[in-house]
Amino acid sequence: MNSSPLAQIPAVETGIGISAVERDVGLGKDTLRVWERRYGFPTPLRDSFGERVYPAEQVAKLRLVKRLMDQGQRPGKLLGQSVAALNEQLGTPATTGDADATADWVVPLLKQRELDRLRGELSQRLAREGLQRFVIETVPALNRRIGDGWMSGEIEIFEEHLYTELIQNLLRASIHGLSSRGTTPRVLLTTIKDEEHQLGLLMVEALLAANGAACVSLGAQTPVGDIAGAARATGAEIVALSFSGACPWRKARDSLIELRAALPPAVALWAGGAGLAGRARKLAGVLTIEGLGDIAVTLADWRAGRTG
Amino acid sequence: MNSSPLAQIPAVETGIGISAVERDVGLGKDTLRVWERRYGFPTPLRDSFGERVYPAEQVAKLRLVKRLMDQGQRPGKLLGQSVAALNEQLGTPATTGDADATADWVVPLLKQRELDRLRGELSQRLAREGLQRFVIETVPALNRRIGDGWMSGEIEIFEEHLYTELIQNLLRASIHGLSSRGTTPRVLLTTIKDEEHQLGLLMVEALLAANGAACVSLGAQTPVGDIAGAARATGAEIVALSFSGACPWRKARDSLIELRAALPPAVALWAGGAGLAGRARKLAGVLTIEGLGDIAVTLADWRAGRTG
DNA sequence: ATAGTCTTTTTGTCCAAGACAAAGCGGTTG
DNA sequence: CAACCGCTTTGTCTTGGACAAAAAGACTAT
Repeated sequence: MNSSPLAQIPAVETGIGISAVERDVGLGKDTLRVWERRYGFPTPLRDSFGERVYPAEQVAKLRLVKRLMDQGQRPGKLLGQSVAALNEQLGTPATTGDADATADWVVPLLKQRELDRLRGELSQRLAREGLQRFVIETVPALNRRIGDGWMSGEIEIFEEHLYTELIQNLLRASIHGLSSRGTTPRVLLTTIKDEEHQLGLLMVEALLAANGAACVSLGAQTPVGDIAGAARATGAEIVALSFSGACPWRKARDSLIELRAALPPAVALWAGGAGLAGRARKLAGVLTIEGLGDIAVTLADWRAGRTG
Repeated sequence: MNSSPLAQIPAVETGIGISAVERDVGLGKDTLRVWERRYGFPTPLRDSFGERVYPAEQVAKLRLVKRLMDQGQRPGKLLGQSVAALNEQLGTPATTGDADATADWVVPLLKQRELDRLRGELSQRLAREGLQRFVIETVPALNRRIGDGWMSGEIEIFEEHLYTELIQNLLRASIHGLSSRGTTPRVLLTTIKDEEHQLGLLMVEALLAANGAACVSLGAQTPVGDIAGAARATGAEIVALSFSGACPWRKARDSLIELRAALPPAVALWAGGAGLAGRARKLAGVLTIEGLGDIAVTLADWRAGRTG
């Protein structure tokens, strides 16, 4: 196919087709075309047959937009802005940590499909740092590194899924290894509106388990109605919900209110995740958790209030 | 969303939308529409807004067609046939083994994402049966079971990928554990025209390694030009190619001829896989391998010819 | 002010018919 | 039998229009 070194160079230099953009960025063909019509971006070139050819810079901007949309923003507001402005919005919210550079090692292992070595390396760090530090520091750093890798185009969506599966397996095994007999309190864990927020849920579960709680996770996307029933069935003393950044606040709030009404007053309701960051501090009967680091403290507080 | 038990029942009973078909069957929306226009199949119903609604039976037939297409057949010939006729074409070629029922256990473990237990179960069987029997009997049975599961709609494409990754990791680890020092002959392994045929390649590598050969795998999709170079660089005595059922015979043949010309006469060229089954027995200088079971024998023959 | 309701905008996905290039098939010829 | 060449098949892209689901914004009442 590419035995002739000259044949494909122009195509590579000018850009990629609409299918490739769909695959690499994760925006549907229909969406890409309708954005072009409505918002005037992207503005792909055309090849000799009139088909769209997206230059690399436009693909990069599309990736930025997609990422901000995954955090709940809307395309109409984003597509008009400059790349610099978009980058700023993306840079501010996070810790902009320096620890991210330390996570560079995942990328080559993932790219070259050295999954066994990757798994080994992760296990080793987990053993060295302990579950709590691993979940609070290392995993978020890795997640950020993977996200950045996707942004720059060096990591494909499929590889991101692979990474997520790996981490999840590791955490599950680790949680499973902790003795859950006689531990207290019993915590029921779940999310309402999916996202691939499953990993976040698992991280919370790991922290709770590491601090001696007995967790029951329902997985993601549990209908609000079922949660109360499950809480009764498992005799949970705390119900904890996680909301991703993509979850619109109104829906989060409504779900929490509905669930609070359905739960017995004696059962505590905890809520956390990027979708609530800062906002709903004062919902009656709902305790908002600001970050992963707060989990251990909140649990200790609960115990103090319970026993005292 | 689905708190009202009545709201969604009609939609579930009549069928699924075009996006769901694309996701579940793996045929693009454009393709589905153009088939309808050209071949008169499928003939989806329309909902109140005029959007296509595919009944379950038509989805099942589409899955059949897709599977036969993956074996190299063309849609124009398939879409006119009855489901019975299609099933017959699909039923004949395989071993129609009874061992498949024994592989039923994978499905629940995969569906419930019990990947750790799945991995454990696979490792255990591998240890019990030995690498050779595991690759020749168990893995093909599992593959068939997974394929059937996809056919019946019980397994999603993503879950199939998950399974494949798992098996591949297991085989890689197993191959890695075999000492490769001083073994002979040196075999260069690869495929030309991708497919997800990577797993097949790995199975061959495992068998060769288990029989004392020193394998170097280039992975899938190596350009024909590079193979000869790699053979020289690694000092390989045998070059082995694998062709999936989807690879058209002409391309396989051309590649083999071209490669045979590029390789030194002293280097043997072996070819196998469903893409060659029965056909090209007498290409000059190319040894056709009929099945996984033949690999050990062929290797022994080579050693006999070499030493004697 | 905060919560609830209604209206308006935004946004993704679907539809239709047409077009063309790349790949494959089949018949013909050496 | 093998290689060539024209015809057919087939997937993907195009345009422009349309609408429903979801979210934002305006407004009112507590």
